[in-house]
Amino acid sequence: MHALKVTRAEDFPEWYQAVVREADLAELSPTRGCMIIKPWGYGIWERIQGELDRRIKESGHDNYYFPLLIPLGFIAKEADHVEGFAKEMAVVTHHRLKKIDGVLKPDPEAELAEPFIIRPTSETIIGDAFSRWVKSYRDLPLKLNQWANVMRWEMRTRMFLRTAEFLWQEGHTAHVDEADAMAETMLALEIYRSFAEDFLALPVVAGEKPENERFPGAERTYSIEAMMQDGKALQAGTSHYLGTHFAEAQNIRYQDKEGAMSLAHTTSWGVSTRMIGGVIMTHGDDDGLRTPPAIAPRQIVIVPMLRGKPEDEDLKAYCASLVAELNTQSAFGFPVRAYVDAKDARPADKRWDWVRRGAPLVCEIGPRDAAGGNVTFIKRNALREGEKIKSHTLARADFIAQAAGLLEITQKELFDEAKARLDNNIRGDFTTFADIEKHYGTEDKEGEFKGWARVHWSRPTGAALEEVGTRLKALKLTIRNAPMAQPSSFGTCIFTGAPAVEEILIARAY
RNA sequence: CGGGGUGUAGCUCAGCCUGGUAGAGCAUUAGCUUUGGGAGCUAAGGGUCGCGAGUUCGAAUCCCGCCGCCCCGACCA
Repeated sequence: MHALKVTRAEDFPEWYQAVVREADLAELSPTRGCMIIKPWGYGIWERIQGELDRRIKESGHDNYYFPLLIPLGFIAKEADHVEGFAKEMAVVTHHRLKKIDGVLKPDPEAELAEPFIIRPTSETIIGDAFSRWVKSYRDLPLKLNQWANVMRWEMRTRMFLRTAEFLWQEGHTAHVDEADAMAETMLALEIYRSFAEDFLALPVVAGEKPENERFPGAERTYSIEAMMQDGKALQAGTSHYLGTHFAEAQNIRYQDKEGAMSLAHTTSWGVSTRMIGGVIMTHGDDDGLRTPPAIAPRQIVIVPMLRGKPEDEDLKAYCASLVAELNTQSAFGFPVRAYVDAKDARPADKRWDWVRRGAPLVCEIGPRDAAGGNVTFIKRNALREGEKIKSHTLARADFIAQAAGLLEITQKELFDEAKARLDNNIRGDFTTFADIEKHYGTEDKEGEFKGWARVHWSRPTGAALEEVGTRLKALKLTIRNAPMAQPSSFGTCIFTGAPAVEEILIARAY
């Protein structure tokens, strides 16, 4: 008997929805395609924000903030960029409402001369500022970041994975030349890779996107890709070298040491609330989410087994002092976050609430534990032994001494489990496209686990690449990226038969 | 935006075919019992049946339109 009604094996998409709901992460809002992110979900985002912000600043970037609304004309400045985003833009056209025949409507008299778009990303309005801020080589590099919400009018939305409005961080930088801008692009990618792995326990493959998967307006796009439990890939972060495209479009020029005018080279990079979807699909199980301890808003939850009797007071005192001591410990370099759930609800209900939310350690303290000076707890990532719940008991002092270690071990176990899944499910033995068709073209049921393929290719471009895309699409596949770690020699391209120059990852994707 | 499904109590759903005063389980509230682990009994509260127009004496049910959600596709850093 699992805590969720649907299991991963029965129906993975349905299971995903169930986790979002049952772990109390988020719910749909009356606003189409937009989420209400609830405290447990937002708390996870705050942990992500806090740590990523620290790493971004540590690597030499400062935060700033640009407006939500961008003048419509700005978006038109870079051709590929418009092309990429025009179809999913929300537009603000009026500045006043008026009651017309008893119905509130945009006042026809109050139409804006120039509409605004709600930012889908901020390259254009930030580029405009950069053109004013960058005058001399002394102003470079300019390394900035903003935390913001953005909106893209998506046709099909899914909680956390693709919502119309989402929260993210967008870094924007300007540099004297390609070498410096590329170093920045790779720096951001490496921040994302290490952050995902260390902090979210999310093993990823960092690599370069093929030409047809690039950000609109980018010269080169890099991504980190994570493997979900259904074998699909999730792009969990991107970093773009924009070349001088935006600099040309927006006149970001500087005077070099010799006095000559040069175009700046820019970058942009971002991760979003989508990462939480990746955490769910990587670490969730049939009892809900298993929240990695580093991002769990509450790492140790204590459920007192209150029974409405006089000894309840002693029990509460015991739990309160336990929390106080646990909070003096530190894990992952931060104070431990322990919490007593003193809500007036049945203990068993509270226990299952925290199991579904995925609090890493859930302690159930009864009068006998208090009297005997013990702590009984369950370790969420290893909840069951067979069908039965596995609980552990330690002397209070031992539990306190070991708590931080247990959290750190849990983090490692979650990572190792996901890392093994990733490593064991990237097949490198496909040498022809027919092999790919055989593996991905036949399936017993929808959503069957197929994993990824790592194949050699000759990096075709233009029409030849388009044809590759079409052949892959027939199998619902896409090229995810060309991993950074490449061998020294290559076989033949599985698409063209020409000598290969690179290895790429192929997978179904979110 | 195309195909399919779906929308009835907070949640999961029955009722619709064959029109006749709105149902169940869980949850909630109250009381009693129970107390080393997802409790039991009793009672109570809770619904403009997604929205709008139509057929009809009468519509959750039939017809038409619209909207949301879910799945597949298209699209998508």
